[in-house]
Amino acid sequence: MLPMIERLQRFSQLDRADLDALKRLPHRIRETSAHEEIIATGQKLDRVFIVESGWLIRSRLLDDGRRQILNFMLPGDCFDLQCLVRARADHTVTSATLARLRMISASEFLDCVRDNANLATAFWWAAVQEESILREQIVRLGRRTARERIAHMMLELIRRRRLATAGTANDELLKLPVTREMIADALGLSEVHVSRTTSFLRQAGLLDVSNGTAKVLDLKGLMRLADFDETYLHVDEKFRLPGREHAESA
Amino acid sequence: MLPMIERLQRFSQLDRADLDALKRLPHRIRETSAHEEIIATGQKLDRVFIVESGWLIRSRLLDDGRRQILNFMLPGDCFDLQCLVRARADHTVTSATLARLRMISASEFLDCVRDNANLATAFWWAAVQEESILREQIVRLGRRTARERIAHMMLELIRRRRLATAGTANDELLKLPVTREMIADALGLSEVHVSRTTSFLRQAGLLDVSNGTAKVLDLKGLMRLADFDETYLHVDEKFRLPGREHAESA
DNA sequence: CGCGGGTTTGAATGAGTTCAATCACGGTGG
DNA sequence: CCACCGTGATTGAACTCATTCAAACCCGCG
Repeated sequence: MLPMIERLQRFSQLDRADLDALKRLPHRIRETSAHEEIIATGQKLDRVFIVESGWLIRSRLLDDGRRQILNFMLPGDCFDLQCLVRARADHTVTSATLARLRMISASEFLDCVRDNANLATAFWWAAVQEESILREQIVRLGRRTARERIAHMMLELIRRRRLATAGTANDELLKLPVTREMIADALGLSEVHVSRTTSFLRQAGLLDVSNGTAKVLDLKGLMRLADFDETYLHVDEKFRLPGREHAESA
Repeated sequence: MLPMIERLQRFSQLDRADLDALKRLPHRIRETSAHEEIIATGQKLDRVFIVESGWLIRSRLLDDGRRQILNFMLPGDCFDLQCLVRARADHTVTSATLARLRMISASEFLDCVRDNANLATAFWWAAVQEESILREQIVRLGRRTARERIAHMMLELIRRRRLATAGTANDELLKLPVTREMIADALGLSEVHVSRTTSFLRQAGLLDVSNGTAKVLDLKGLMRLADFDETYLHVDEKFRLPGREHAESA
């Protein structure tokens, strides 16, 4: 629960009562081992998940075995707000590591945010950010080279982690509990080429991805290579619901 | 307005009163010519847009001129519900053609859906579908070949149009008011390769993209090539808000 | 008739894939 | 303590899909 609260608080004004309401929400905890299926394609969604620890991956499988990882879900992330209209899952969610998940029933979650505008705003923000991350993933895949993709994704992951850890984490070093194959499936590359590209980045003195970690060697250089611009993460924005007054301009 | 209503009604139970509430919402109409910028990067979002006619594109521009089109917005689509938390745009929206847009202020829109669960559900559904389309775009870019990408996107566009036209449109023929360059920027390809690939598809007797239209020559073959599975469009689902009863299974 | 936007074609190049072999590392069992 | 195994990472060589650059083409329009 803590990483989620950390994250939400950074963007919305949540007071003691809001946090209590959130913590008191009836829920169940699920502890998974690595590589467990959490949500299967076609399944009807009826609960919200909050990642308390561990990494999850959201992916789509093509019939001939090709796989595309849509995004990684880190501690503090929540999904799927789609359950609020009882949609069916069109993709799979799997644990990448041991993970601890908090599950809240859709109806109880809905009742809660209906009564609490601050929480509603906070979760809406989380959804806005998640969608934004998907869009950036599109840009990465469509218009960036392998080097840029890897550099860009690592910077995103580091930045996202910071949001959920109150800035206590070391921004130079990211625990990266995923195989080359997962990186490849996330970035639309082959395992082999991920290997070649990471070793290029290491030799270039920019980034060292090895032993389950990513170590930033040259932040400026890496950001330049990746053309990294974090505005899509909406980190500097304070969200609020619109007031009654009208918009300022056409 | 009509395409939007057509689309919403297909997925949610909207009665006369709901439709009236929607139609009566204060709004302004904007008529654009082709290639106008509707929303600029960094702009604060304070209104919901509904496409009444014409096509729009949502895109991100990299600093060296590369462009990625995130998706196409067709008549009946609505965006950006992100305005409900006053987020800033992290991308650009441009008209691809003459277009007619209905704009509703965020606060009035919010008041309306707060009071009307049916409309709230309907728009939530639209958001779920839009996000799903983004995810499919990720799969296309990450794990499909050029041929598959083009075939897949055309099938999606045809299917989406059907949702907004009460099935009166001809599913074999799609008006495609976009240049090769836009197709290329949407699919992460070069203009040249789009040209080569469409001419391959034409010679293969599958799909004829020319003169601003896409004509399906062999639907089955095209769907096989594209590995097209429309469940991600959620067309067969009836959405509703969750009741108070609990979920059926763990 | 010539101009311009968009499209197509050709040839050379390049980024990334594929397949297969090798390596590194951490068990596990003898 | 070491041989054996399995998983994941790396390397090399051949290949392929897509890009780049440049030229030609098409067609509607002034």
